[in-house]
Amino acid sequence: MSSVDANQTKDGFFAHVYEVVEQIPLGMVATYGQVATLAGGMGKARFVGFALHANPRPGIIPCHRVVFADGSLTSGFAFGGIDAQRRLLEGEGVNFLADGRVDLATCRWSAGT
DNA sequence: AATTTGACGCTTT
DNA sequence: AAAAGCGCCAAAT
Repeated sequence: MSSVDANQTKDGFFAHVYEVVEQIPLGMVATYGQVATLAGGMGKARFVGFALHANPRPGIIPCHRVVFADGSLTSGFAFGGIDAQRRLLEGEGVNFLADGRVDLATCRWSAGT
């Protein structure tokens, strides 16, 4: 055992991802790349997806608030369908574009807001 | 122990 | 403007 806590060293980057995603306020969305960057891993955007799919905290981590860099939602097999996710975000107050994309221009979350 | 895959993002053709 | 490929690095098999 090192001086570090044996309680936190196991997740590393993933833990940061969960932290960041949990910080996303309602009515806002963040992109995988953005979360990855905030989590301290610029370029590890894919792991953000992995981390969210792992979903260690169902109900706590609003994975549906995390979208692609261009505002599109996850490939369809997640959440039970993009339409379901879109519905959810709309219910939270997120605006959508006619293309079926999240209006990042209005709902893009920033750290510290 | 090594190889393959992976909720992505960006650059290049 | 659109499509394809490459890159990141860790986890799962």
